[in-house]
Amino acid sequence: MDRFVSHYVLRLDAKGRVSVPASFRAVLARDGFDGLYCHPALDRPALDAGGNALLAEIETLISGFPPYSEQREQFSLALYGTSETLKIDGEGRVVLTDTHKTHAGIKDAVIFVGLGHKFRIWEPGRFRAELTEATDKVRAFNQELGTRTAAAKPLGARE
Amino acid sequence: MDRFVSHYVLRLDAKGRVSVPASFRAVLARDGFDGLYCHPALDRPALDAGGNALLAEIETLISGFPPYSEQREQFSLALYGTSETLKIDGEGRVVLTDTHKTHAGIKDAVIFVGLGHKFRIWEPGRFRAELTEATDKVRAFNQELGTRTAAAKPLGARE
DNA sequence: TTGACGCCCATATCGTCCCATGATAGCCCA
DNA sequence: TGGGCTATCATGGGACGATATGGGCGTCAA
Repeated sequence: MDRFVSHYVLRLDAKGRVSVPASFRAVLARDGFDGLYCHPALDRPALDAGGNALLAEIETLISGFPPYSEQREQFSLALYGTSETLKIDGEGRVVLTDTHKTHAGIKDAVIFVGLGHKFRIWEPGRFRAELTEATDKVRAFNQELGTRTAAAKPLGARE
Repeated sequence: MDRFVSHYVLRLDAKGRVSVPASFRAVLARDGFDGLYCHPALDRPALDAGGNALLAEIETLISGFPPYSEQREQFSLALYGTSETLKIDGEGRVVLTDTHKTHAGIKDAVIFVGLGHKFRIWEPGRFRAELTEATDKVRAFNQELGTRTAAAKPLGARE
């Protein structure tokens, strides 16, 4: 398996450490990234994390702007400047920074959610709220889609 | 890791010395640059710093202008003329020049912000303002992008 | 001579590594 | 098929080392 899938609830210990799910660690190892690249999600109280695949995505986005352009500066700042490369200890744990924990509202537990090439880290309560909202939207979208194009391919089909 | 990522708050001591974050020093060492190349950012109250990768970027920028052109002269002056190569002492510290500190409004603390191939040095208060602004703009840009392309991709599709 | 700078050493805190324990799930064997 | 065993994983805590930071001293130059 070379993608982050499924979700896991893990707890922080007294030192603020939290285990990265073993299956996610396996994906990172295959990806060849030593550590865990992590930055606040742009428009939600969560953290995006991953390895080289995530880093490459960010780099592609940024390199699409010319050097010294205003947009490049701002994307670099917002993405690189707020990101961290966390070390994974011998037991597969990381320590989130205070800034990141504050951004996501994380206290003593987190939920890791696989998103394919990267994964997201949430405070469990906030994730449930987000999931409810997303499910509603998908349902509404699906119904709308079904009404308009009944014969089209179903949701969840990938190109 | 061969990029400058994350950000660190460091304090200047009574002698005006400030530690370069260990992870940044590691990148500089890998880059093969002895010391720290540093110049005022073109249009911000901050300092750009780095090693050979930064020098190469500057060289590329300047060589893009015709020899003896007005723009080339001006960029050479603004970038080369105001830059310093700072020595890094045995403990990994540098001393910023007064000119540079004035430009960035630095007094007794700085923030080192990784931007990939280089990093930026800010007075902490100014950095927070800049980061807020950049994050807002990137978020707006992202939403605009999402709105425009929403019809092209089904929900759940991955980029 | 005096101030700036480079070099050396001291120290406290934080991070990292190492070892131990408990729980769980999968496997093997009867 | 059921029960026990073992490997994997999450979790806890202590020890050591790296890092950030502070200060002293000699040297060089104005």
